[in-house]
Amino acid sequence: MELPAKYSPAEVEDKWYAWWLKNKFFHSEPDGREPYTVVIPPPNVTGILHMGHVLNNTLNDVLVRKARMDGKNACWVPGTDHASIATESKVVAKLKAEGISKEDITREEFLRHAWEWKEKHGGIILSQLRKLGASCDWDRTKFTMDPDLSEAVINTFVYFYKKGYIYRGIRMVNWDPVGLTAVSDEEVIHRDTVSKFYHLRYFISDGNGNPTDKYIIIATTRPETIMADAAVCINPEDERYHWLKGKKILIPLINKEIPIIEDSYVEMGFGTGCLKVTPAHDVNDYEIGLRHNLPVLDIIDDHGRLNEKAQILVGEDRFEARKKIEVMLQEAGNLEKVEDYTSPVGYSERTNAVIEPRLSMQWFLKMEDLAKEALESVESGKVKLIPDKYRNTYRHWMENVRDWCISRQLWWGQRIPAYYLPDGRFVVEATAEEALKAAQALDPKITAADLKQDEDVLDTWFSSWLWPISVFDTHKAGHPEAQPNKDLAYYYPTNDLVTGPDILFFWVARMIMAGDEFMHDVPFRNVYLTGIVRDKLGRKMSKTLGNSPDPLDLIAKYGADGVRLGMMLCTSAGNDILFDESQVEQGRNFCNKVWNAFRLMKGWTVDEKASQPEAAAVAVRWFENKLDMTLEAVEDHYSKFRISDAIMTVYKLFWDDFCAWYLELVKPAYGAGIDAATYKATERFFDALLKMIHPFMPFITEELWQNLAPRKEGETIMLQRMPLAGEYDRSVITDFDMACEAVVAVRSIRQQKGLSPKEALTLLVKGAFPMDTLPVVRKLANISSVSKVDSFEGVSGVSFMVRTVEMSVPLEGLVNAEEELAKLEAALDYQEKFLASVRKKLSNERFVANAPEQVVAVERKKEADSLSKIESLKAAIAALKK
RNA sequence: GGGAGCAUAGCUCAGUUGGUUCAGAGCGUCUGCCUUACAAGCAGAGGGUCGGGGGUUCGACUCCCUCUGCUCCCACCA
Repeated sequence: MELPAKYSPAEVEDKWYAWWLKNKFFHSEPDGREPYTVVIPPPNVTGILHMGHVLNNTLNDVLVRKARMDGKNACWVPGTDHASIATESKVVAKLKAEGISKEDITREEFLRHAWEWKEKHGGIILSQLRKLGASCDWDRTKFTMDPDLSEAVINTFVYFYKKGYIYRGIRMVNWDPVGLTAVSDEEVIHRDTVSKFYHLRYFISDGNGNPTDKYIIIATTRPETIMADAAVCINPEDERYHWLKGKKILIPLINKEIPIIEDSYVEMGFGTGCLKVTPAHDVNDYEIGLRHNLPVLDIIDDHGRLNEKAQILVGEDRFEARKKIEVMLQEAGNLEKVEDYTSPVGYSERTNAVIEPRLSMQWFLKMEDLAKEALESVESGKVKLIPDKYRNTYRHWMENVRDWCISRQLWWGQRIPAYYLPDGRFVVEATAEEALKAAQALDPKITAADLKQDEDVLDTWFSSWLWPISVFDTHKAGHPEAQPNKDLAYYYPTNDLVTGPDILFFWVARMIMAGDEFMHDVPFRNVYLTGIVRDKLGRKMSKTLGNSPDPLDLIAKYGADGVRLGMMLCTSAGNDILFDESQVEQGRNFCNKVWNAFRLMKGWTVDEKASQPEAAAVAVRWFENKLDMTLEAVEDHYSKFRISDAIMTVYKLFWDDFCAWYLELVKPAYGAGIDAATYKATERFFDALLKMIHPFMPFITEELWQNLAPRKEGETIMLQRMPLAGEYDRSVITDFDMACEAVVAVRSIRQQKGLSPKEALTLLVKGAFPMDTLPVVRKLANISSVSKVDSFEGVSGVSFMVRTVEMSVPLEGLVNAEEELAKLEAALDYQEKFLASVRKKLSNERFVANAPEQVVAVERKKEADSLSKIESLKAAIAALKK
């Protein structure tokens, strides 16, 4: 195989991905092995891959590939989410661009357009995931609106309805006037918003609907809703307003008479202490209205415009109306003053429209019992959140959860299976046929034509909460008593879920609820919550800022392996990651390093007659131990989901230990062959290293592994077992480290003295140096001879210490005695101070009495080492002074 | 308003029940090298009073209090 000096990922990556697919390596079927299951957080069906997906799916893929190499039956189920609001608004926009208005076409026509759109754009994001190397079982690809998954959603609705958990009613909901639908509490984002605080004069009525000259001042942020006022409310404790009792107040501009009511809800210290009560357009006011039996007058329509009930400004948008009514109030003498005011305003998560609290008929799911169980699942540790800090947030939400508004006034989604009889009664059944039967039980004369199905669809999350169940078994959701099918029985519960904390409640919590309800078990064991990918300035990546790189461009430029590694190097659970292209560059550079190490090794020719050089023997023995030690550390990182630590540990093992030390030590002289024993060992190490790197960089490792040795047809690194950590001898590693320190010291001396690496030097050793590692020093520091000495007296050289061993490089004529002396004296000074601090500790009786033995022993060792160093330094100084 | 979290090297972050010569890593920086795997590289070096203050302890980056600055989540004060 021809190997260029630079690795080019493009063809390699496409080649191996296609080959993996062809061989169905990602495909999983239940068998006797332990399963390892992951379901993808389904991206929006019309979505495009962004950096957040890269982070999430790379993490997922690392976990899946690792599990697969641990011998588990790994199954990663991919799929997409129909994302009702997001998709519907995209389709509406597309139709609008074509001159078609949603209002002018039928539901069926609209859905035809929507499906067309889905077919056209639906596969994009999944194909992008393939470029990233995601090892999903594509044969299992699901879509939340697949017919059978939709059926599961409907069955679930029917199940909860019959259980009494689903009810229909007129409630104050969060209305999105742009999306034209209700949204759940979780889909409302509150943001502090600068607005105005209008102080309005409401005049007292003379009893006949005419204003007197007395008035009170009411502060409001929404003057455009005054026409819907049903009362003015004061706190019963508020003495300032006792004179108002029994009086009537006139609404400005329309002179409508409304009563004064008292309710302790009103804060006396806030605003003017008078509250206008507008039950139709404010959640709190609605509650007050209920308590006081106030009429509800809804003056705002679906689009957020004033309707005819407002009497004035009819047809105006609510914000336009606000501006205009300010002028009208001013002219009418009702405007006392206007102040700037900052208050939290609710925005729609999807459309960013200001949410209009609005009364409407909606379907709700009771959450109390579901939340209780779901809380327990996390509190008991059956589901672990990583990082753990999210437990608090989770608990708080679960303890304060409100009923879930599950109906949406949209067409794209699962239509609510409620069927209305002409008299207004309704039945809930999974199919029209069953509904007809049920309806006929109520009224035998009913025909199919009489029944009208509810127009609304279900919240998207009402389908995605079934995901870990319904991707395997579409019957079980909605039928807790049913036997799970073979797949569900085998794969459920899934193992790990990787997702963002922003959907902890939308999705994660609700999946736990559905799992409890239908499986009597949690849907996953561990939830790894990623952070948000930001740019290097800490800003959220967004289209408008243009700070979000296209992952596919990055892959084209650096290779998928490079992109993956760049992401993994800087991710830690729960922390946002500040993404910078230089990290991907680092990933690419690592690929190149691996590539070149391979080139080096492949360039060697084995000399069967050659015996193993000492340095190589030391290196092999050391690396064997180092490898085992590192495997143990990496395994520990994986077990704690410290993915970036795991890859960094492997990265350093490869780059620093394997390349910088090991390969340099075993590298044969130019033109010479390598002995067979060393070559075999090197191959073995390379094999292990490739396997360790594979979960992070699947492509290049497959490419090199295939070329490392002859492979049988269909053999892949993907399915090799990850090497297991064996026993290792720590002293081998520390001895080698000392040799390395000596090498670094000599190299440093060369640098300081301007000596070429080619110029051989000699080395004097005084003290207990692990002599069997000396070949390392000789080879890598270019030392021609090493002598053990008892003293450096009479030697003109540069000395240094490795731990407690003193060493010197004789350098006749190059040594500045004064400099040397100063260096030694500084070292002595430091050492003496260090000794003093150690002795201070040791002479402290309370320390000796209270500290654990081990800690005291360490201090004694420090003392002894320090004494020995001081002795050496003093001797060296004395020798130098002679 | 309630809750959670963060502050350690120029940057991004580790530091796992308070105690290994513990103040670390990666990147960046500086110096010297095109050394026959790799300049996407090699070798070497510098860099932090662990946000400020106080306390507990024989001992604090680690525990407690407080101040400052930032972030996030939740929330119906018009």
